[in-house]
Amino acid sequence: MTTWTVGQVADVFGVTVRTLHHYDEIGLLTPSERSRAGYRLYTDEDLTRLQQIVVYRRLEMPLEEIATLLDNGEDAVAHLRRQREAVMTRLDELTDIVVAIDRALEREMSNEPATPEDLKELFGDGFEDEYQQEAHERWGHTDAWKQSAARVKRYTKADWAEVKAEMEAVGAAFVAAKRSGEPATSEAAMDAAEQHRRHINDRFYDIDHDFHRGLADMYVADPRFTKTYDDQEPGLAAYVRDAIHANADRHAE
Amino acid sequence: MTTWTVGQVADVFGVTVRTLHHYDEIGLLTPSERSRAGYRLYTDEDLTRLQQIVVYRRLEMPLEEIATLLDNGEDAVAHLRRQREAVMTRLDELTDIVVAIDRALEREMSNEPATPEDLKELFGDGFEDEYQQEAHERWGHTDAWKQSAARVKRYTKADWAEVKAEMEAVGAAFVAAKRSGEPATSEAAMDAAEQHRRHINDRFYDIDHDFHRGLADMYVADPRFTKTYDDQEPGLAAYVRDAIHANADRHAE
DNA sequence: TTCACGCCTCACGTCGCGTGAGGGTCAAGT
DNA sequence: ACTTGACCCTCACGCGACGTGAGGCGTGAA
Repeated sequence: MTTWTVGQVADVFGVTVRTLHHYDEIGLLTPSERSRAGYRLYTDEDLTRLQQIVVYRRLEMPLEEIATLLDNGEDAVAHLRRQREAVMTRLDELTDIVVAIDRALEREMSNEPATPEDLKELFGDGFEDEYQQEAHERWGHTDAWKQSAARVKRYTKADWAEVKAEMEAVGAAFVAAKRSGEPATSEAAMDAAEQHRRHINDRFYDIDHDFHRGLADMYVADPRFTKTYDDQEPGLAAYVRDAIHANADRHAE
Repeated sequence: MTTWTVGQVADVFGVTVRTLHHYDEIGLLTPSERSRAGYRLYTDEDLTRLQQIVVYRRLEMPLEEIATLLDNGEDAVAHLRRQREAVMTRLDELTDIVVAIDRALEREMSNEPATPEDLKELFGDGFEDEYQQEAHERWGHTDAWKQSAARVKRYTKADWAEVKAEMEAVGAAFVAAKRSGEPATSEAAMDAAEQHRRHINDRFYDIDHDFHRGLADMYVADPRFTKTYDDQEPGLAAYVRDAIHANADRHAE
């Protein structure tokens, strides 16, 4: 018995019969013989080829590529190199994913607050740098600061992601209003301002419209604040300030 | 403007519009609103959900599983654990694959010799340390050394791996013979000795039975050699020496 | 002869979208 | 007011590597 049937081959190589049928269909591995009854009969040579195929398949190589590789084995080295590259990239991705899962697990299991590293990852560097300290010195004694600090330190990474999304949404709202030519006193701009106020109110500290005015004025006074806004859209900081004042006016009535 | 259209969402989250359509089709992420014209409008909440989806997708989690996970978020931990398991298994597979590729590559272009780092990796540290230098001073002038050096410097990493395997096989043969109570003059022990001689002959330098005797005596004379053998099995070094002599006697007849 | 099991050939289903086709919508410019 | 061009919509088929029956023939042992 020097040939094998599909079932035998499948068992030995850990593939399914259907897979062998498929390889036959697409011409990747056509058994050298058939019995009178039409049974596929695989020879030693066929098995050697299948062996190769199985190995390459484990590399997630598409069947078509395997075919070309096996049929003109000349540039096997090039193929292998590319495959190695691909697998290594995939490996890196997977390790990243494991790290991500671990973080998710930790947070899931113990509502652990986000670490400074997490924040850096979300907001980029410079988030918790000198400015944070300066802000602490300037505002640390206020109730708003204390309230904000108390809330913020319980925020998980997921919470921060939401915060970030909200911040970006607000920013986008201002940009959209301004770009569409609406004045700072327009509905759209005032709505964005109100969104901004609510964001701070919900996420950081109680803020009424008057306090919001103060914040707005500070935004244009401090060049670092101005920059974050104006980098998105020139003149945005002033626009935001005006919108906030308009919004406060609207709510004062 | 507190909602977004497909294109905007797609840009921000790095997915395609078609993907969003698909998620809508299968009910994984149905936008909360539609414009009069039928445009999909995504709210903040929708985006938060999409955020989650994107993360889970990177873990290669099937969309259906993501859906159940997001919809009854209670056993997210279990899901995460299973995913972790899956990813780790895949990781192991991939590292195996990289090893396989490397071997294939080396065999494919079997000309590049192994680097010292390769050797360290195979044989551990101390392989190319002081002893190597001492050996060079003691034996460097001999023909055997020169022949060995000439051969060895062309060995590829794959070659070295084979060499190591052969060395371990020989060692195992000696250990097996000794443990089963066979004397050093037994067939089994002598066969192991002959295996040892052939290994050196094939891999390093021409070695006849007389030279082999000398080597055997050196093994027990030099405590560093003795150690490598006796660490495997007490008294092995002496046993090996006796077996080698017995084997040489056998071939002298 | 019967039985269980293995083999065959269609042929449709799956998953996560890609890729048009054919047509409406919307803000901007002429 | 009209046209452009960039969006958006809904079908609906395609892909890659098989899974999963359905319906039927082959084969070796009881």
